[in-house]
Amino acid sequence: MDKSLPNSSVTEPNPGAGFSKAGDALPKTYDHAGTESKWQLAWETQGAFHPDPEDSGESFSVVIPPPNVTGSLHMGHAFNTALIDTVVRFQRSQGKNVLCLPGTDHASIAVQTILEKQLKKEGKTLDELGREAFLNRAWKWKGQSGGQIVDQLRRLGYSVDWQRERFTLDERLTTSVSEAFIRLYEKNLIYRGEYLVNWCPASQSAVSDLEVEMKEVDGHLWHFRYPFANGFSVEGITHLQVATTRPETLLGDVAVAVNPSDERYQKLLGQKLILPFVNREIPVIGDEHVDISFGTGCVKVTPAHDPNDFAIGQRHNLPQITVINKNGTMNDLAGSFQGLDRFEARKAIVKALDEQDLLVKVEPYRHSVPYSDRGKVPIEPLLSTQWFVRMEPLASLCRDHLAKGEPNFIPKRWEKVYLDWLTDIRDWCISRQLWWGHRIPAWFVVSETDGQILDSTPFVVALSEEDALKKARAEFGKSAKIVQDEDVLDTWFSSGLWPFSTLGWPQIDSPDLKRWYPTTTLVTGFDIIFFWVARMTMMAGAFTGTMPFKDVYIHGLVRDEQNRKMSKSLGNGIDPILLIDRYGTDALRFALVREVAGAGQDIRIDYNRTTDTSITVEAARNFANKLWNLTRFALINLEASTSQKSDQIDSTSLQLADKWIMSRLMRVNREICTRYENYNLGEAAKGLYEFAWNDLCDWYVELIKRRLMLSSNPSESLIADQQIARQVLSKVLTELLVMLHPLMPHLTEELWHGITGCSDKCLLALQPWPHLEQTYIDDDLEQSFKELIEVIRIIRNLRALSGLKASQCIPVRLVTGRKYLIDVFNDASSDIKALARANQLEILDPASASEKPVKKALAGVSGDLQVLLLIEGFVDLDALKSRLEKDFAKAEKDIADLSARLGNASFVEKAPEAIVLESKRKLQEAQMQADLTRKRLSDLA
RNA sequence: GGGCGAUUAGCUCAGCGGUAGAGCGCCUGCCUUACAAGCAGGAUGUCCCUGGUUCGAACCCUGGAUCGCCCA
Repeated sequence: MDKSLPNSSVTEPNPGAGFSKAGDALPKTYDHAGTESKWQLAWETQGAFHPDPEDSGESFSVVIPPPNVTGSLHMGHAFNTALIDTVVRFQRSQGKNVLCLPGTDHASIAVQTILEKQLKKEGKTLDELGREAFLNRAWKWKGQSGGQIVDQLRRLGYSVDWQRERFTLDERLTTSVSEAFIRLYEKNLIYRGEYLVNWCPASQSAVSDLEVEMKEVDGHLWHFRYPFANGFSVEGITHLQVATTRPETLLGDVAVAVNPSDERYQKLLGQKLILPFVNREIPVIGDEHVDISFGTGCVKVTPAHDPNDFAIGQRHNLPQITVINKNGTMNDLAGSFQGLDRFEARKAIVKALDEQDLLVKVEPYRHSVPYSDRGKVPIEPLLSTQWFVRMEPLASLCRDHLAKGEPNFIPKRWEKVYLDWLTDIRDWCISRQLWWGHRIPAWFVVSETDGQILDSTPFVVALSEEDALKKARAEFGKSAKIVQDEDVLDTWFSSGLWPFSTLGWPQIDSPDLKRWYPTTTLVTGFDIIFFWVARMTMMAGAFTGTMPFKDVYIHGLVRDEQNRKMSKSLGNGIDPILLIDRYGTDALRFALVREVAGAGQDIRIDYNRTTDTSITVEAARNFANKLWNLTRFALINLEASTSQKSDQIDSTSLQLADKWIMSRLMRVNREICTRYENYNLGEAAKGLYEFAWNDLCDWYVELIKRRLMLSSNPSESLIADQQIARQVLSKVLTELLVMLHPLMPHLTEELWHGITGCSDKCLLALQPWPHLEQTYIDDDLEQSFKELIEVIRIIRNLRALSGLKASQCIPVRLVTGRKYLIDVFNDASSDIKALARANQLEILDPASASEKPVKKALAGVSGDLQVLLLIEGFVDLDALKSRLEKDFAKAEKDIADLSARLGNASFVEKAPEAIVLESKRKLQEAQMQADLTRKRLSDLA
């Protein structure tokens, strides 16, 4: 496949921008800004992430959760992107034919709110402007301001196919939406009807249940009296007392309900009450759902303004009286309160009740109030004719798939959340009284109802006006006149189609659809499982017969330094762009991924708001710089030709350190690959960090420095050995960069070009995962190497204790009874000397050591291993003594613990043999440690 | 009211049956020619409480506390 494009201006070598050839003076710190923009441009102009359906390789596809066009990048996007892109880049390295498809959704309410605000400033109204002019304006706005988020996503180094970028209102996707609507309608899965819906008075549209947020607010409970009609009274009772949090709905009351088993009121059932202000007679009815213990046990019933009352109304066949307009003001049935805003009306009604001596009391009352997510105002339940999707048949399909493990939730526990929502699901109100969005493909045959649109007006559903007219004429005769429904569909209706509408559906022979659908993985936050994940699975189930993705990887939220959810209203968001500017995209990405635990937990980003700094991200930036300098070191020490030869390493010439780092490299290769595959991304990041810093930089590089920097006139064998070290370093570093690439794409791309000398047309982003050479993995060797590191640590510790100067070299004696260790130490004696600053090194078994006793020495003991620093005159005797005493005490405690354990008959009997043997070994070791330490202490005395 | 998650070093978090780990911070030395965004060494814990299971519990089970989220 040829990914190169004619435009080659960005692929010209750019000396000075980063690594080029060894020998150039390279800066000591990594400059992320230049590097990141350079590779973002190179990837995109070379079409690196634009796959062809004809390309070879197993399909791997991901659609990104389309951000809202009105949005700007926040931490949630950065986090989601970091995770998706890590997965996607890794899968590309596995040789798969990877499609990662980006796009945005049109966000009906959000866009319309923005534009209405603009219009208001200009003193215009929607109606004056008209639908067409408004839509022109909206598209213009989208063109100018709507693309911001997309450019910001580019700055994250997102390896998506920008050539396949989609927008939910694209013509193609709009066709998908109409098609989906029509098919659902024809299967009787969409219906139109008058129901109590969640009305948002701010956006003046219906919204779905999911767009309603319940908020606990401090309100009041007003108690007031309704007098009986016709002066009726029983045992002196002349009124019924009701309690409500919403007095303004009083005007729409049609009954007062009591529980039929409530003895207080049984004799009043069927009596009439007089509704104040409007003087309507309303009955006292019995309904089992009334809570006897709440308030007085009497509730006013307002079917047109409360979901519970609506249900009561249906059970008792009560009228529905709407008293509130769609803009939240009181309507003409509200009498003298007409025209008041619903909250003004509340005050006025309470005042008027008080004046009529009908107000009994007011209590402070904390209760849940439904708020519109978008509009940020209380929802008004309102009777209204809307379009609904029948959810149960679709949900049932999804439940069947889930029973077969489709889709596969990671982590598993989110499956239950998803399933619970799909069970006892309510129908979905999909129509919105807005203009920006997909207009509902339904046309009313107005000629049947005198040119008016009534609930009874028949309608036809079709892909186009032309088709609609045909259908209407066929059914209602040649003179049929049609008018399209004014409303648009819920944005999530189109988002629900996203995994297949973006790939060409409903054209089922679309090459992209055939190649990449169903998609492989969906990566998203748990907060949109219902909004998006469930809607996608339902739509996919209905239209494609499969689930739209195999895996769903659910991640948590990014929380602020005080562990709060980041939100606009709190103003506690952390701007990822600021962090990118300061620390680099790769640092931010690495920091975010590294924080991820296995279980889809929320992550927290520390942030200092006065300095705009983050310690977490800074640590990742430091890691990036470490890699930069590691590569700088390698380039200074490698010859240009080394990298080509690194795959022909002569394994028989490897030294201990070489074998060790190769064993570590291959082990890491195997582990990290598994972690990436299983979405253990945080673990992958941590593993690579440790390998790069602790194994490679701290030990291997330090160990080979002497082999790399030869004195003048070196022997041939030294030159040959230098070559080995170069080859190994080159190989390890190169493969490390490939493995790190999914996490830190820009930096690794830059360094990889530096180390391999490849041209800019050859991209690390398209390189395969390093070949796993299992034969290098050697458990025993790694274990021995651990001992070697331990010895060097002990020597360094003793040196630090005694206050030896770094430059002071001293003779060292190592004593151990373990034959293999003696061999390892002999093999590595020059390494030990160099890293521990020893000028002489004796490696003895206990017998030879006792033949050559030393009087005074700095001593450390680890198990049977004694480390002696042979120097005259201790610099700090007390420090050494207290150290040895501490070691002794520890050994004694270990002996006590282990003997107690081994003395326990049931432990020896029941514990696995390996554990028992291990305990015995540890006991022996502790005893040896105690003996030797005691001896050293007595030598000191 | 139902459900889910969290509680481990000063801070952020790993570990999920076999004698407690990392990063940051802290202390002591170092400008050792890749890196002071660094190097070497060091200190630091009733693993929230309570019972229980087990030879053995930070880890499994009871009950509870605190914090957070979702659904009604």
